[in-house]
Amino acid sequence: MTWPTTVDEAIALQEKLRYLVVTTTDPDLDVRVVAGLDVGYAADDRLAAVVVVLDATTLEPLDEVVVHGTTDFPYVPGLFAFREMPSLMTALGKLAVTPDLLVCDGQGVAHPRRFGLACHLGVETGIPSIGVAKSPMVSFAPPGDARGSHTDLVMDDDVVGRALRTQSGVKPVFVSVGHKIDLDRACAEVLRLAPRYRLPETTRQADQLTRLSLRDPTEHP
DNA sequence: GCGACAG
DNA sequence: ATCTTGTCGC
Repeated sequence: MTWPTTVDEAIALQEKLRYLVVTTTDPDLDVRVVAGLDVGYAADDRLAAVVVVLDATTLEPLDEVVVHGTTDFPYVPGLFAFREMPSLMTALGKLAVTPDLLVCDGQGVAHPRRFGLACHLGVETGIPSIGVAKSPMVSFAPPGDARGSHTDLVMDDDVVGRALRTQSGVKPVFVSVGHKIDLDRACAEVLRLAPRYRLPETTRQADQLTRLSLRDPTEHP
């Protein structure tokens, strides 16, 4: 199947690929190198796709890639992966190191068709992936105020993710499995990556670089 | 049927 | 997503 151009084609591809998603963790999975992915948009149709790679233990930066491009696919809730996938895949291809885990800005299986951006990136790359979204696509009960507290995100009687409190006193983030990992492990990794702020360090740094590269195009051609 | 709907 | 600095509060 070629890359979708229309809404119908995009939905068909999600329905087809969703069956490839694996929601269990390889017993040998050792997350030492993590990647954070994000895309920022300028006032026009320009975008900057960023992948930052961090040491999972020290959170020190190991590598970063910026890809400048444009968008063809319109923003449609449930299909926004089709706006960002091409540029993000290009960026991933330019990494000097292969990450053990992809931390994506958006949903994994906590998605209307159980195939959000994190699933798509995971299935396409074969790398374990998780989705960390700033807002949910399903209703949720507020978790307790303590860091680490969480409640289930439920769709059609299935637990598809969690509302996870990464810091007391701040809104929770919405974690779901992308590919080749389980929900418990996904949440544990998010907590490890967010020792100080609401969002994982991967997402924060990728988002920051996104703005910088759009503000000063000369710094990252 | 209508509204809501990751970024 | 983006428009946007300083400021109030824990």
